[in-house]
Amino acid sequence: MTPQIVPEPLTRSVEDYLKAIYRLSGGGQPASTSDIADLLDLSAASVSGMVRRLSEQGLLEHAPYRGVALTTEGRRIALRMLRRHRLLEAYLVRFLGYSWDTVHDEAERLEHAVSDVLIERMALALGNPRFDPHGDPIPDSDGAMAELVYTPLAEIPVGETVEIRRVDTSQAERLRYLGHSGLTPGTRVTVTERQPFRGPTTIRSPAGEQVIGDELAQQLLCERPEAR
Amino acid sequence: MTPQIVPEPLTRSVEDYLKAIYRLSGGGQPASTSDIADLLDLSAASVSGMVRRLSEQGLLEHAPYRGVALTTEGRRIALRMLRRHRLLEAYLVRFLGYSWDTVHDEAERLEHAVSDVLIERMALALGNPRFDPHGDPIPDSDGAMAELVYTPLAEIPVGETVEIRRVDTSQAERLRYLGHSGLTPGTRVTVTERQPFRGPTTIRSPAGEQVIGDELAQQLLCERPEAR
DNA sequence: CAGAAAAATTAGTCCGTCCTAAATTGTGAA
DNA sequence: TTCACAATTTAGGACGGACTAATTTTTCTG
Repeated sequence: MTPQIVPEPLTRSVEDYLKAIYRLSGGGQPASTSDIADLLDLSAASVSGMVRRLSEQGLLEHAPYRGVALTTEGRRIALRMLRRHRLLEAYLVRFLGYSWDTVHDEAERLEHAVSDVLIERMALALGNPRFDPHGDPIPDSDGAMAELVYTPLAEIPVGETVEIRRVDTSQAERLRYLGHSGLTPGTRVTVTERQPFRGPTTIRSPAGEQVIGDELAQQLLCERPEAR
Repeated sequence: MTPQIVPEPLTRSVEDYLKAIYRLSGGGQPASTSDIADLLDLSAASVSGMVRRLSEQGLLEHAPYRGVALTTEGRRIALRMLRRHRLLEAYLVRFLGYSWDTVHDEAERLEHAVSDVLIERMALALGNPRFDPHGDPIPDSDGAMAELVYTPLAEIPVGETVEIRRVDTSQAERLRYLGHSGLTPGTRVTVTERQPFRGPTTIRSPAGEQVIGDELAQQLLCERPEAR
């Protein structure tokens, strides 16, 4: 018998913590206990406890009272979950009649249950897509991911024409609204007007002219033709 | 607000117990603690404890030292899991390249994670099949199921020609062997010989002549033409 | 029908994950 | 620079679900 390194199976909770910390520490700075608690809807005390256990397991680094960051191993697992989640979303939308505003919750549960084999079969059936229905990049099986830099619609100057590439929300109502308004990845829009002080942006799209509040306009990530 | 009865979510464990008890009490007599423990690979003490909790919840009836039986509600849940499991198997084989010997484990994990919506979408994509790849009947969403009476190959008299309808094992090696031997649901075989005292059965099938041990022949469930 | 063996249950423990309440540490404003 | 408030951690506990060891009940056999 050759000694076999069996990676002890991760629990749902652990997977969710790592995903949350990955999201929160995207900008480089560590994730705070209370931000993690908010995102996962848990008490700060619970997060403190789990953080201690996960850092003992080598999945993250914890500077007490200062926040946490993923280790290489922790990030590997987080990216694996991200791949699963986004491929599941793509598969469910493409083959099983889900709309982009209802697919999140289903993927959220399935991502903990599918095997690597199944995920790769789904990827194959989809033709190894690089983006999910919201335009979020899908990490490849090594964890590499197209990290493209987009500009929020809220920051596009008046007069410019851009293409929506990614929608940065998982709230069903917002997605449904955007879908009905024809504002999905791939749509080309022109900024025709903007009110000052974080005011709304007016755009012209194939669906006509419409006004988008600042908060939503921050979540519509666009590619600027001249920025290429 | 109308008062809403929110069925508290069942855990994986509970779902597995109910499925196991359904299988074991199929023949009408109650399931024993040790049979449940064997099937789920748990200690008898653990099963005793869970059985107490489940009967307090009204999911099964427990006569101490005498075994357990499902209540109507317990059976409803067990059949719901069976529907999920079998539809998942059918879907994975049909659309995602699984073979009938590898599909069980994947379905076993997914059945706890999929939503009712997803299951019904899969059923639709499959054309609402009544049987899974092993020939096991799929309960409909009300829990009704085609319970056909088949005869084990081991009990088919010499000379008779029958059609394999269902293969009653989930062991991957057996399924793989049967698949390679061309003995899958829908295959027509003729019994040409049988050794006494639970001896092997010799059959002729489209794949040629072969000898099947008694244990396996008990698991190959056949339809006898004249029994219709 | 008694005693041994088998089956089932109870007692006591552990682990993972959550909680609330209390204590500690960090931070910004007077 | 101090002090109050916010953020975080620690303390202590609950619960679900598993375990082993000990006990009780049933069943089988001589």
